[in-house]
Amino acid sequence: MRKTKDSAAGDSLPIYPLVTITVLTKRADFLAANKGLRNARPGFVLLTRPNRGQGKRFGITVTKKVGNAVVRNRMKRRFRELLRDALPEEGMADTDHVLIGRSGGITRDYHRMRGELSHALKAASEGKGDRPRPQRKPRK
RNA sequence: CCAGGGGGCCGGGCAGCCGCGUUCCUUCGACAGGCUCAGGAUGAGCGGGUCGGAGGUGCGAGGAAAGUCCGGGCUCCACGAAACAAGGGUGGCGGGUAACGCCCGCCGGGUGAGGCUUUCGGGCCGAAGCUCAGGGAAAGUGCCACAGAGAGUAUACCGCCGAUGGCCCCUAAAGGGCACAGGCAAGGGUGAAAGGGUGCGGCAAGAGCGCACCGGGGGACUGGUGACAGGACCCGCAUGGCAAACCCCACCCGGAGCAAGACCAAAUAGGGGUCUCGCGCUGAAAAGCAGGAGUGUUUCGCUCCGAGAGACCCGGGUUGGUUGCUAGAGCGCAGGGAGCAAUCCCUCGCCCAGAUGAAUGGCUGCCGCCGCCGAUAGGUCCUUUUCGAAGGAUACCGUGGGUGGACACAGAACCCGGCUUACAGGCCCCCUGGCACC
RNA sequence: GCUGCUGUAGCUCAGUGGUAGAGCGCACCCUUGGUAAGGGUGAGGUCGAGAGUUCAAUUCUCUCCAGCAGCA
Repeated sequence: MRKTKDSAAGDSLPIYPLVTITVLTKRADFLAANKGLRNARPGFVLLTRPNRGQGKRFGITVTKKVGNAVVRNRMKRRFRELLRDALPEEGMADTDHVLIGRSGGITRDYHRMRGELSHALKAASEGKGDRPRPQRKPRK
């Protein structure tokens, strides 16, 4: 209830440009993004999926397989920095962008990954990319 | 200076651009209240609240934040008292502490450079340091496989002897033989372990059988708060190991954990609780008796239940938010005091993360650390010397330059005290031994 | 974050202070014209790692390392 009021207030302020990029926090959103387009690059995998008017959103996933907490946190920070730089210009409106960390994402040169992210976003906006993965078997 | 050992501390620094979380301040906007004034709707002013934007300001991961192995705070649950049992834990003594399985000091054992002694097999003493889950094995039970004759009431395979008794030979006597009865436990052998050790005497052979030394047991007494140490005197020696096997002794422990707990919103299903009426037998009633349940058990007690109806409240499944949430057994290479020390007391100063798909990052420059190269001020060495210096060598010291490389282990999640484990590199202190100099 | 549990042959599991086993699987042989089934023989183990207690540890104790499950 309060939230709707807040968003209405934000709409009534045309002074500030509304490029609000929100963060995915729900597990269900991440699972849904799994059904979108996949664009794999050496340091990361980009998932993109339209979200029916939820705005420009992003999320980051780094699994325990990649390393310990220090490595995972550093990778998430670098990804956030990449997305902060790329999404306002190159991101697609009303789309969830999910980056999945791979082992190269910690040592790969930042500028090189920035270029790769641009290419991946361009490919995704043109509808290119791998088919979604088949449903995972419920291991564990 | 070198080698070995122990302890403590730090764990990159500075700067630029762009970003993140949060405290406070200023300002802007939205929302819903409040108060005052005027009033017909309504308007004006004041002050704070929530949310959002902008600007400024302060702060912003660790020594292990890790493992979750101990001990507490805090919160909820349980709780009538005492005794007891069960389960778990700790284990030399004294001190420190909120407490501990932690820390300090001391005691005892082990190791130990080395020293003393020797019958050359060995025995004894023992610095610094390191190390020890270090109560009890004549309270009891149990176990000690295999091997071995024998493994805890010791035993006798090979072996030794056969003095005494027996048999045989030779006999005047002395003597000799057999290994039958029997004696022995020195030597061999088995084993992790064989029921004190060495030597001399002794003996048929042997044996603490006797003696000397060493070891061991008991121990008046002395010292010490105590663990314990010393020890007159007595005992030939009489009882191995395992308690991280059961157990005994002394001491300690209620359970769960911030996903504890509290509140708000949303959501909905027929489980639980409270109150009223009613309620086994005797009795008019009060009460008594019987049954069942609960409080770990017992005792003394206490409480509740019965049979349904009505009313009210909460739970179950489903998710979001707020709070708990950070000023505390706090920190200080500040000063003073007590103590060998751990630590404690007084004064002064300081504020040092509060995130929640989880805040410290991205890019860059300089410096710092290590190696290599050239041989440039200065040092050092050699040669020449007109004693001003010149030339050469060197990379050990220092300065400057170029180039390459390394920068670890690791991320708070309620908070503290420890332990354990991981860790590139660097700094400081102490102890022991050796070498040099005074 | 908190709390439990489990690590033994390729797989699933026993086991106990003294030589480590079973089933399936694997290899070879027999049987068959050939295969399956059946029978026989055999290989394969740092008992998760490291310390400690003990004469002796897979077992007992401690510390690490993996993996799994539960808790709003």
